[in-house]
Amino acid sequence: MYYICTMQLPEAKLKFIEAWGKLGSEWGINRTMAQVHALLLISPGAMTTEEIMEELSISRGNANMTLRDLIGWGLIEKQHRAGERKEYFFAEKDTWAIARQVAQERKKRELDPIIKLLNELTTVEGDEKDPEFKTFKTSVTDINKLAKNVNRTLETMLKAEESWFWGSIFKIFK
Amino acid sequence: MYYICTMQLPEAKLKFIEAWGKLGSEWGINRTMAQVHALLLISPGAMTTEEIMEELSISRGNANMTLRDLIGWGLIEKQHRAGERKEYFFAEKDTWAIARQVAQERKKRELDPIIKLLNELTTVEGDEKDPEFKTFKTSVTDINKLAKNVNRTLETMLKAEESWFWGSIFKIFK
DNA sequence: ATAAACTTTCAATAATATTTGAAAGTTTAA
DNA sequence: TTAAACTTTCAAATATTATTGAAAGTTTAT
Repeated sequence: MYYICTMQLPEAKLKFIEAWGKLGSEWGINRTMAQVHALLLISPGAMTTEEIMEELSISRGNANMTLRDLIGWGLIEKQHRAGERKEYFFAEKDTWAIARQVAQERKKRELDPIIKLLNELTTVEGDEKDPEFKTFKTSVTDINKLAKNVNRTLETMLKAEESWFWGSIFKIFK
Repeated sequence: MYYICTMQLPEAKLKFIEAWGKLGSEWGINRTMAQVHALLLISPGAMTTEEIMEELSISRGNANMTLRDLIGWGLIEKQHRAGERKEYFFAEKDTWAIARQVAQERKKRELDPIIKLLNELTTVEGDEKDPEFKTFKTSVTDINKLAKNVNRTLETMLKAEESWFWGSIFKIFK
């Protein structure tokens, strides 16, 4: 006699946490940070540092710093419970809000500085006849144009709290 | 007497290469790979391995592997010159094409596999009364939904060779 | 077939990023 | 004020990733 073998919850949780961690590290986000986020995403209640350390087998220091970073990214929040000293952590569960939060942070940390630099670099002066100079200027100007357009698009997207526009593009029906 | 001091080409080139490298490493792309790409982007002509090694002070092995990777990403191409043994490399200079190429590669390498996993994970079976199970299923299903919508959007974007739609969104006028 | 010109490989090394854990710091209740 | 409960810090250790360079491999002209 055979049983159809579907995946069980503990295995599924592990796989999800692992995959989220890998994805994070491929996108320049610390693997542990992504894993802690994944863990809180699939946890019904808020968790203590202790529980997180236990579940992911990480040290206290690591857990603490990672949780602090996640709060800095606006992806998780602290919860205080009356009569308890311990801090509880829980994640924002709305995927659209998560995406927006991440986009906002990376824009601030990376896009804004590079646009500032590109603006500076487009002012470089030189001989218009020099191919070196011409190619440099053209490339930098083009990238600057793209960066600014991405920037504008992100701003629109981030500003629109309830965006029929992006909603219709991404077909997200809450 | 004072001179208004604008940036000169060699300094500007250095800064651009450095910034592009940093940006790359923040997004999970090898810093050297991004720098070689930057160098070819601002070079009017194709360059040999030798010249690239020299300009960026990197080893032969590193240059070779990096160039191979960049070809794999579809960001640069080889050029053969009649009567010469050396290989010359040059970069695609159209920023929109670069963006599309990168999007395509990352979709293939990262989005596609994660969608596959998420599809699997949504089939997990368990007790609908169990909050652990419910939260897991809801979170994974929501993320899957977002991933699929991003996927669909990317496919549309990548398919449209000359897209009035994305063109109008990003306001790119070639 | 040979050798020069060039490219590729990969084990060793170096650089970078992450993690640990014990000590120091902080807060709260009594 | 004290001490227990909890959080934070950071130097050292570990793990990961990138780079080197010499040797092996390949191609082409003669």
